[in-house]
Amino acid sequence: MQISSRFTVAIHALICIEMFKADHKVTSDFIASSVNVNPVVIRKLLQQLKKAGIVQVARGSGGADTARPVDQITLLDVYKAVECVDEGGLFHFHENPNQLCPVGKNIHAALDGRLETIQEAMEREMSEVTIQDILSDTERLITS
Amino acid sequence: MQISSRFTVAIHALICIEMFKADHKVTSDFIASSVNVNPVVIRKLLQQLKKAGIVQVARGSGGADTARPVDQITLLDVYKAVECVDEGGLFHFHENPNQLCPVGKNIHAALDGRLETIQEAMEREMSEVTIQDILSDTERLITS
DNA sequence: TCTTGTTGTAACCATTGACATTACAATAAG
DNA sequence: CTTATTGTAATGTCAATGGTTACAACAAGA
Repeated sequence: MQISSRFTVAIHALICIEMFKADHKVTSDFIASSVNVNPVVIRKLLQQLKKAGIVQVARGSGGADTARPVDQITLLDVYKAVECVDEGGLFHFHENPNQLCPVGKNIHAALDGRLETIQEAMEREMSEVTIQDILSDTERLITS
Repeated sequence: MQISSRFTVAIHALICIEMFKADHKVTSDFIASSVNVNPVVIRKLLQQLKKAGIVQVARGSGGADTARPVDQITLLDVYKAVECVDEGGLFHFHENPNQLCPVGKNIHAALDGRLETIQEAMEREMSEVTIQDILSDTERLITS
């Protein structure tokens, strides 16, 4: 099982916004054409990013922009915005282990802390990369 | 999107094997009753663990056992055995960014290294926990 | 040899989530 | 009022998960 491509699409969208907002109005159609998906997919994505306070979207007149400087938007922010990590987290625990079995009764408690540590390691790494970092890398690649 | 419960079920199964193999023959039915799933699910899982060299399964006579000491089986071993992480890894990149757009053309290269680093952080953490660790924790919980 | 318990596996089915697509009302600005 | 755009509902397709039944292959004891 993989983390949804919404994550990389969202990053792509943010890079597009930063890269082109000085020149064009960056609409869902514009982003969709760079990512190569249906514009509605981008609109739904922008709604999620908006709810998380990452972007602003201009209804009617059109166009999206970042809601704060991109060196203050981490990959973790984006990840949490687009993955529905409401609860449960990265790992999916089987629901109903047999409580009459000593292992079934205790496996959850024995494993939870470990899984959390693993997830935290991933999230820590995500929180150390900002959209600005990706933007700089992309600019470097474009001009080389 | 979450990592399949096959992962935690596999760990549960291994703990069951270690905990009970001295007393009972640990069959797929036995494990299934502790995990509370269909025995066929366990059998398929054991096949994956067997292919990865983690367990041995006795056809005919019945019963599963670990193929090597559990302090030499890490969570990463189990993860790789049950998740079909053949390729692509943890993240799912959108396939066809627009090559005519400078961002679409370079986003892949700009992002790949970062995503890899994140995945490696997760896998490193997984490789530092063994089934023996979980087993010890479980035993401690049972006797307390 | 026959019986019994078990594994290995194929064949389904239901459910879920991702992603695509169409359609259209709501909106903002010229 | 017109036009471009967003917000969102409705629908469809596809793949993966997880469940279940069924049964042949197999090993070992009676």
